[in-house]
Amino acid sequence: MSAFLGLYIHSFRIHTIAHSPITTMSHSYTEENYIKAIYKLSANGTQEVNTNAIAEVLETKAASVTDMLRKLSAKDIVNYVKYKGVSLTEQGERVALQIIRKHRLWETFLVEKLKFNWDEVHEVADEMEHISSTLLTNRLDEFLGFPKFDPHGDPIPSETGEMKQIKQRLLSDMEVNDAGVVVGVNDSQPLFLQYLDKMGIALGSKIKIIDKIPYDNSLEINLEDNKKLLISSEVSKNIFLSA
Amino acid sequence: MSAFLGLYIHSFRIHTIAHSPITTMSHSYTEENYIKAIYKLSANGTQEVNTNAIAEVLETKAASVTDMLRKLSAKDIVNYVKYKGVSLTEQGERVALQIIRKHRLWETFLVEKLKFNWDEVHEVADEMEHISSTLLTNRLDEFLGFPKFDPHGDPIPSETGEMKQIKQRLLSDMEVNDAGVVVGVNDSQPLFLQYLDKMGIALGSKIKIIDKIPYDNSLEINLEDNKKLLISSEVSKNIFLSA
DNA sequence: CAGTGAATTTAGATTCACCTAAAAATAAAA
DNA sequence: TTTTATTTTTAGGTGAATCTAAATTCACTG
Repeated sequence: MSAFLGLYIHSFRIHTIAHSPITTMSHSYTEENYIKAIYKLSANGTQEVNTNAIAEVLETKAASVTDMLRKLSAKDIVNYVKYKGVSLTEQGERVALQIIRKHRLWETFLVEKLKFNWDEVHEVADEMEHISSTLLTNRLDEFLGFPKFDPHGDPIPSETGEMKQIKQRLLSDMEVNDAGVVVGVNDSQPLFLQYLDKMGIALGSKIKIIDKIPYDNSLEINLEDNKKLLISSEVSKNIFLSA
Repeated sequence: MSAFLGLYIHSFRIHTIAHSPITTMSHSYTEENYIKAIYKLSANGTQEVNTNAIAEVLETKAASVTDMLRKLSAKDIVNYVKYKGVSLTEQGERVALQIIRKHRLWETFLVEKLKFNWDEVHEVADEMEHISSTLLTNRLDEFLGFPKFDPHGDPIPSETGEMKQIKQRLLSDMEVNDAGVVVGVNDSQPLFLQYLDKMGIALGSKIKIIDKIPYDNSLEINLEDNKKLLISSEVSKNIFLSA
């Protein structure tokens, strides 16, 4: 209100600067899930995200997605052009990063403090990520010692949305005699993580590629204790090693 | 199942035994809030809870409450007779105790681990109490060392719904020269708790009644360091001392 | 015990997130 | 470039939780 005054008193001009709105709008549980889904789908591949893809990950129908995209568009969370797909706006991306921050901090809490296994945390964190208090989020972050990566090796966004990005490459992209340390997984489904547990592969495991079978692209690898393992192509596409 | 076989096998009768359902039905966020509200309202005063009271604590309208009571009645969570009020069924009480268990464990976590003040935890815990995982709840309980009381002195129900009940009486019911230790508060509103903070009254504080002013029932008390305080009747009705 | 006032319930709408089925737009193939 | 297939959107409707306004029941008081 009073900010406009200055506009007309030319020597006492007060400049109203356009800034990101302080009114951090809150979003419904459902909206947050859509925002997260769109973020994740646009993370790999920078193009627009299409309706069916969102419907699939959220286990809903395309028509429902269209409804929500209209709504999120009106709230300036997504850039939405009919039939052309969506992308997050800057504001939308900020919101997404906060949700992911909470998700990954809670996952870290569950594993580090409550002794959950890394395959047990995803579902629970999917609920916890919607707890709204930012004081809580920041205190949790502090309590955990400001971790930079979650139990699956995924980076945890800071309060301002920044993430440590580490150089990593897929095990499937490596050559014979290459070696590295497991720093992340590309799939957090319980069945995959349980398989890794059984094989003795965890974050921090040292791996060396012994042989590559051209027929099916499976790999023969060595773990630190010289344990030899055969890894299918499918599996090797979901393990990140330090570059 | 198989244990029952022998009982009826000789006549070939298969007897369906009514037992508490193993299918622990899940309840919506909203339903849980109603269940908690009814529990709290029936805790003080064992009579039936009336519609308007529920509407008031949930900040909703009586008509909405009626709708929900019908629904909860159909689910056998409440005993509801039109125009006569409600009470929780046994099953409803079990559900209520699990919600309260989660609420109080989270409050304890926030204060003990995340350095929240006791006046900051209620609202956050109101969100966290709806996280469904019982594994989480039990691991949290363990992590906190199986606490029996929350930061306001309220008892935390065990996994089976049992609570330690300690003998306590209201400060307002005590006489001159009586003394005791603060073991709980009857009101967890931030403003009240902040007032206690300012006065230096916390759980564990030793209090002795020095004088009682008949005119307004206010009290003159001594804290452990011989600090004298004047406490209004209103305030003294919300502080529990060990009996 | 009838009559009034308060509490409660019903009736009818609204909003959110979802659905199915049909129409429209886009993309791929002939 | 038509035709066909796929994707996406519209249209219309459902259930959950809410609301307002009107009707009903209860409880008290004269």
